[in-house]
Amino acid sequence: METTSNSSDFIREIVKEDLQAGKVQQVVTRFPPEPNGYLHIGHAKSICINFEIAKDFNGKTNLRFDDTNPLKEDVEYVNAIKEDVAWLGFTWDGLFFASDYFEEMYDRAVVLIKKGNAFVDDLSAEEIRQTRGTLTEPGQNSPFRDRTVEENLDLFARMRAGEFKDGEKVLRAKIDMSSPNINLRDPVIYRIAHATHHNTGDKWCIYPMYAFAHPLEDAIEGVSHSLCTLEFKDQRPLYDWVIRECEMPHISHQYEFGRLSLTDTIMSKRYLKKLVDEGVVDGWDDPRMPTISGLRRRGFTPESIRTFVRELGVTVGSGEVDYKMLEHYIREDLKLKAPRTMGVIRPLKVVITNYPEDQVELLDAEVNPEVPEMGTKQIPFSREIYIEQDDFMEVPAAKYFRLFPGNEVRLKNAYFIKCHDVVKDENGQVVELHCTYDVETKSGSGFTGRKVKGTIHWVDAKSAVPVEFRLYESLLTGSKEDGDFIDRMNPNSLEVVHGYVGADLQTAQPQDKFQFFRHGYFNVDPKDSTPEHKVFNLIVSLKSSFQIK
RNA sequence: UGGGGAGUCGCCAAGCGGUAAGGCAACAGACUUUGACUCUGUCAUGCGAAGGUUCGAUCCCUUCCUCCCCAGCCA
Repeated sequence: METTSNSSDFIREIVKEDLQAGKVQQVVTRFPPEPNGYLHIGHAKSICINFEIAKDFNGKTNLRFDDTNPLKEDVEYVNAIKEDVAWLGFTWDGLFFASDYFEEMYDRAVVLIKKGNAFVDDLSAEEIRQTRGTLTEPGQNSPFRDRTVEENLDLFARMRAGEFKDGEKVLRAKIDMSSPNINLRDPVIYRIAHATHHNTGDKWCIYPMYAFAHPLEDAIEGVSHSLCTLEFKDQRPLYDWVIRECEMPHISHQYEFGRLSLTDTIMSKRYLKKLVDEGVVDGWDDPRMPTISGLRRRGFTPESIRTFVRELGVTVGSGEVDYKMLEHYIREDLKLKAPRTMGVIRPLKVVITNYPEDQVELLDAEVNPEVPEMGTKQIPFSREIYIEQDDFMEVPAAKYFRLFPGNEVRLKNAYFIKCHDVVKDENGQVVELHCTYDVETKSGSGFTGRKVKGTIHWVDAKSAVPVEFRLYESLLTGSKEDGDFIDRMNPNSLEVVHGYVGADLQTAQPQDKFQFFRHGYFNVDPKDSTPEHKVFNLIVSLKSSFQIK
C-alpha cells in the first residue's frame, strides 16, 4: 500500500513559483550518481525527490552518471545503479554520462582561459594546499596566476595532448584567494590523470573536477532545478560562477536538502565498500547492507521505500531517522500483500498421543485473514508436529499462556492440544512433548465449549520442508558516542538457523515474500536459495508486546 | 576561529503574528484462531536560552548557546 501525500515542501514551493513567474518553462531534474559504488537508502531519498518532484510538475528527469574520475569508477557500478533506479520504480527520460560532455567541457574551459578566468598552475598538490590559507586566513595567489592567455591556452592544450605527467599541472579557476568561502579560492577545475576511463577509454588524460563539470552538465541538459544535498551549499556560488563565466545558454539553479541518516546504519559509500572488499559481508547485496540491492535481497519492496521517503519529507534539517520508521512502512506494505503461512524456526517435536497413527488430514487455512480475496489453502496435519521451542515452558513464566504441562492451547488452524509429558535427553534438555488433542475443537467447527488463551503455530512433521532461516539485526550497535563504525559492528547481525516450513512453501520462488505467523515477514533469498534448499531472509519481525521476564 | 546551514515531543515533521497538525516510537485499554493487525485513549501551558516589539510571538528584532558542513589534483 502506497500513500499519496499532497503535502508540499520548500523545493516544490520554489518550483511552483518559478513556473508561475515564467522563470522556468519545463521542469527538468536529474539524479547524478558517481558510478563508484552501489546505491543505498540515502540515494533512494535523492532519487525519489528528483523523480517525484519532476513528475508532480509534468517535468522530466535524467539519469546522469557523474563519471569524471576514472580512478574510482567502473561499469559494474553503472549497471547496478541502472538496475536499482528501475527497480525503485522510476523511468528516466534521458540516460547520460558526464563523459559525453568532455569535449564541450574542454571548450568551455578554453572560454574561461580566453577571458582570463582560468590559468594553468605548476604548483604541486602540496603547494596548492599550503597556499590555500585556512578557515581564518586568506590564501596566497599562485606565482603562475598571471600567465598570459596565450601561454595558458598553449599549456592547457599540451595538458590534453599528454605532454605532462599526473600532478604536474592543473587548470585553476581564477576567482579570489581571499574569499571567506574556501571553494572560491581559485579551485582546481582540471587535473591530469593518465587513466583509462570506463566510457572514453584512453581518449583523455585530463579530467574535469566536480565543481566545474557538474554545473556544465546541468546546463547542457537544460536542468531547471539541480537538487543536491546540504554539504554542497557552499558550492552554490561556484556553481553559478561556472555557468555564468562559461557563458552557458541555459542557466540551472542548485537547491539543497538534508541528506538521510538512519540509526544503526552505515551510510558511507567508502565504508560500505570496505565491508565488501574485506568480505565482512556477502557483497553489496548482503541483506544487512543499506544498499538498494541489499534491501531488495532482504525483501523490502520499492513501494515501502518510496512511501518511507515520502513521509520523511524534504527539509534542510540533518537529523537521524529511527530505523523503526522504515520497518513500519515495510510491515504496512506487506501486511496486505504477503500470504500467511507457518514456519518453525527452532523446532520442538510434539507427539499427539491420541491421534490415529497413520492418519493425515487436510485442514483449511486462509491465505491472508486480512484479505479474504486471497482465498484459502489446505495444510496437512498428523500425529507428529513441530512447534516453536519458545512456545513451551516446563515452568511457565508470569502471564505465559502458551504450552506448559497441563495447559491447553490452540494449534493455529487445527485443534486444541494439552501437554501431558515432557521428554528430556540425558542433559535434561526438553526434546519432545507428548500431548493429546480434542477432536471437537477442530478449527472452523464453531466449537465454543471452552476457550484457551494462546494460539501457537506448528508444522506437520511428516510433510515439513527443512529450510534455512537467516535472522538479521542491524550492522551497527550503540550510538555515535560509542565510537567509530569499526567499534560498533554488531557481532549478531546475522544468525543462521535451521527449521521447517509447511509443504505449501515447497514451490516458493526467489523473492517471494511471506508472513510466518507470529514471527515476521520473510523473503526467499534469490542468491543462495535452491529448490532443494530454501533460504528465508528475515525482512522484519512482527511487533510484540510480550516479553518473558 | 572565517564562511555556510540548522535548532518545534525520544525520532521525523507541519506551522509563515491570533493562541502547538500528522507519522514513528512508547504507554494504557478493547478486540483477537498471529501476545500481530485493528480500534480507543495518553503522550510539547511548550517551540535552544535570555531580553525586546506587540492587545497578542514558535513565527518580528537583539544578544547569547548548541549541533552540522567547508581548508581533495573526491563527488
